[in-house]
Amino acid sequence: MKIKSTLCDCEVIHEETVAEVRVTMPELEDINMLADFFKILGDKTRVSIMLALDKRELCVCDLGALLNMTKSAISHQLKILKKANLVANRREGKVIFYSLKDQHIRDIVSQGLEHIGESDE
Amino acid sequence: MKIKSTLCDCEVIHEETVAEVRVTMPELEDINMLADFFKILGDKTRVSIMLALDKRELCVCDLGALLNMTKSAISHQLKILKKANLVANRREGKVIFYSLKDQHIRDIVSQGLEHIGESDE
DNA sequence: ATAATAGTTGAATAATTATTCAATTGTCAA
DNA sequence: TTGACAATTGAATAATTATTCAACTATTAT
Repeated sequence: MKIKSTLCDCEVIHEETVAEVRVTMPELEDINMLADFFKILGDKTRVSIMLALDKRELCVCDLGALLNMTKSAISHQLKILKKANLVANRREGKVIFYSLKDQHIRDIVSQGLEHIGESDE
Repeated sequence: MKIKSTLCDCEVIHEETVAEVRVTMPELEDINMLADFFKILGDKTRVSIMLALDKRELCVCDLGALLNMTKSAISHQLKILKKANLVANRREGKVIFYSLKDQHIRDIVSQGLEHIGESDE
């Protein structure tokens, strides 16, 4: 008896292959986390912030000047990055400095840069 | 004389730092490509497809069964992945098999998985 | 030819989201 | 305590986009 998928409007062609791949797939929750993680880097403002903070810690105002955006826009994105645990901040008087929290990110971002560098050719 | 950013509603606080970081930033076009690249992985359907194809080449129908989605939905996302040069396909009769195009992606995705694995704790 | 199945496509819908704007908070100096 | 400035916030707007639906193409077998 063929396994029939609820939504896919076809009989499963390569049952065994599908079954084999299925067991290797990460948990659904992990897949969602993975997608959410990439989604955060999938915005030019946020990835710019990450690239900038990769060099130095910067305050909101500096980031605004660097990216030519309002403090508000930057702040909104920083909040998202903070919630995702990608940046940390510290206050020094009126100024709040942001920095990268996870060294891991550097590698992922630079690998991403390598990738687009390759597909440039 | 202070550099005044057009949009950032403040004097630039740490001029020199901003200037230093600015020269290390990638080209704007590259940043956009980088963001677009991550954006593609930043969707649970697409990243699932990538994870699945990382194991084996699969046809549209198989992917639909695996992810419990319609062929149409899968096909739309495959088109995006193909346009981004992340997957290749070959026809065999009525069936079209998709596979990962770039080995590079494996590393990036698995590093992403490591990352979310760490922040789980 | 015709039917059946795999896959694609375009338009429509619904949901998500980045930026703007105005108002507010927090800190420091006068 | 008042003014100035860094930063945050919430609501509104505008743009993007994932999925659905229906119609279509391509290939094979009868």
